[in-house]
Amino acid sequence: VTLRDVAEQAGVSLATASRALSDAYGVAPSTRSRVLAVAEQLSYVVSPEASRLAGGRTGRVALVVPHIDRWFFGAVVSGLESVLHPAGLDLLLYQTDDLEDRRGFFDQLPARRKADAVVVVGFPLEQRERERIELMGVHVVSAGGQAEEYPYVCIDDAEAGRQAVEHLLFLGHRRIGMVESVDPDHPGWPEVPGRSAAYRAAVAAAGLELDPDLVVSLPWGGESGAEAMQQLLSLRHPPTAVYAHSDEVALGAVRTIRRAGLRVPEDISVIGIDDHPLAALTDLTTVQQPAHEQGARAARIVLALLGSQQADLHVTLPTRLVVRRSTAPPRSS
Amino acid sequence: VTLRDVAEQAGVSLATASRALSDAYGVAPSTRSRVLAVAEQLSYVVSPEASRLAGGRTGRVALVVPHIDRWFFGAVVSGLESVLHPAGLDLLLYQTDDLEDRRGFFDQLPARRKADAVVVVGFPLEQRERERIELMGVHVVSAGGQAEEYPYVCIDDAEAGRQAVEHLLFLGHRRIGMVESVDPDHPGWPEVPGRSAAYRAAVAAAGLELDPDLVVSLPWGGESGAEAMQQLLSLRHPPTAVYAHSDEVALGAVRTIRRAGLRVPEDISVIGIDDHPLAALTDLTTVQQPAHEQGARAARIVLALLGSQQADLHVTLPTRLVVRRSTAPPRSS
DNA sequence: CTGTTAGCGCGTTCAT
DNA sequence: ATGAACGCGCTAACAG
Repeated sequence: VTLRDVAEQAGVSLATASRALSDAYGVAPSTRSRVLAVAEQLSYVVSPEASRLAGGRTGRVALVVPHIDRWFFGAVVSGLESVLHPAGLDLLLYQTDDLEDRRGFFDQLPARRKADAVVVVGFPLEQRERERIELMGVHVVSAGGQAEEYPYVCIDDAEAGRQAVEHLLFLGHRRIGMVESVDPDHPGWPEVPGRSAAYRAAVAAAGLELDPDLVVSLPWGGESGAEAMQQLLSLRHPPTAVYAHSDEVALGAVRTIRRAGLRVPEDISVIGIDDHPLAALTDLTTVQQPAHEQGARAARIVLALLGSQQADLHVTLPTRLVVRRSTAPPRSS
Repeated sequence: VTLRDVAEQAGVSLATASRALSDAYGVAPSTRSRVLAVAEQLSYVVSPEASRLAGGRTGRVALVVPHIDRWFFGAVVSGLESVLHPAGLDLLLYQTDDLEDRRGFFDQLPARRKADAVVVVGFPLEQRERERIELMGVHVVSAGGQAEEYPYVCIDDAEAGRQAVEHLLFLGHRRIGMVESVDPDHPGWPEVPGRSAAYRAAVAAAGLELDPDLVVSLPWGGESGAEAMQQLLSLRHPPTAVYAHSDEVALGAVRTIRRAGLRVPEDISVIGIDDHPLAALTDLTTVQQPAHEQGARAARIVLALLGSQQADLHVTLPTRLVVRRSTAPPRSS
């Protein structure tokens, strides 16, 4: 049952039927309702393929995500889906685990001609990648990561880091360690410098000296957190508190501390960033960031762009300290 | 950049270019490789709309996922992506949080033929949904959940449950509690009966009596686990060990135990199912299930179906007990 | 307001 | 083995 059937049944031309159904401007109310009735009765639905072939838009938006199985990315994608789907748009998912996948994506541009916009989730684009993606000639939006050149929705990583470290300072800690997450596959990942700089700034502002031994840099991940904590613990003067760039890293640190026979927070305090769902379950103090909402807001930007409407193209969402039971004042030893 | 461009650049006709790209029968190897080279160089990709309209495939497979932001689903999707993408297929992502979303999906998608196959991740299809989908003749595959009527990849939930409970039994526990996860939006979720039945069977097989007070049923989630543990703790004879249907629920239970001033595993043992990445970080004993691989295997079934090749249509992957530090023999009080 | 006419990009018969 | 031509179902100019 095609548009033609509807047109014939309603005794009008294809064009008129089309206009009536897409409620375009310029159709007599009487004809329109007639067409609609027939369409309804024949339970007609437009063929999206044909419609898009003729009309131009695909009705899809491509998502480029590093690791769909990590909480943060999953939550952002969920947020995107929750507003894009109701808006009638379909999501195309592309995962770029490592540098190779990523290169593949930007070289091949598999999403080419398949989407009206692409949302990059959680990582910044390199110069070369920007040039490539520009080739697609579609809107680009960044969700969960700054991107300067494109509309974005993110948090202020420096502020988040500040909230974390100042909480530790406020509790009275003077020797604060940091587990810094670096990612070989994503050099220049923007949150890292922000979160690290915040540490240095806060410590300096408190009039403390920066001890380089207190900073351990390792790839992102829980096991890295555990390993980093090992190093910190073996120092002559171990820290009394540790600031990790994310909750999963923080939980790795907690495991090491406990295995060493020490207690959290009595012996050592630990704080992370994210407010991962499991942070609440493990009583981890952290700085909450709205992952789902970053996705939802980014989706709204996409909608605005596609509808050529107004919208804030640069959104920074607030973060918030969530105090639980992994932080406490240092032992007044 | 269309097929026409490729054809011209390669000095062949549209028809030949088309045939070469879809590796149809009857193209000189030399011409074919030439066309392929040009296509590669121009990073050409077919327009799915035009292709489908002209009678071909859509080149897409739809994923229906309840909660993309939960570890298990994210991991399965990741597995799917890792084999579908290299095969040149695009993924359409649909999240169906509640029953309503789900209904909407099954009414819409089949009618619009946006995909050549649909993979249902982690839940069983209702009769009505099956009829809808059947109607439109798309392949259906179930990943991470049994589905009898369709090809599937899953684990044996009863076996996983057995491994968990028997571990507790083996350690010497005689009063074992169970936190059973039910989902109002997904009645008949198959893993629940399997995991629950395993508990009853194992306990009975050990010659112990089933105390209904030891079983608490609540919706899935960490907070539920915490609440359930509360109830268990308030019993006159609290259990010495607890079996949860998933790691997140188990971690909720652990929190409650610790907040009550008790220790894990000295006072109470806790075991979950999944081997969530954070289980390793929290030293939680669990039964590991291969989430990523379930997705990958399901994807391979999809490929076989689309290429009308042979393949195992019913795959059950093994689970494995992972002993960590949340379980120990009961106190010989 | 409505009907006619072109394509949109590609798969698929036919011929050659 | 390859090329020419037609049509998939619809939208977007144009006329009228």
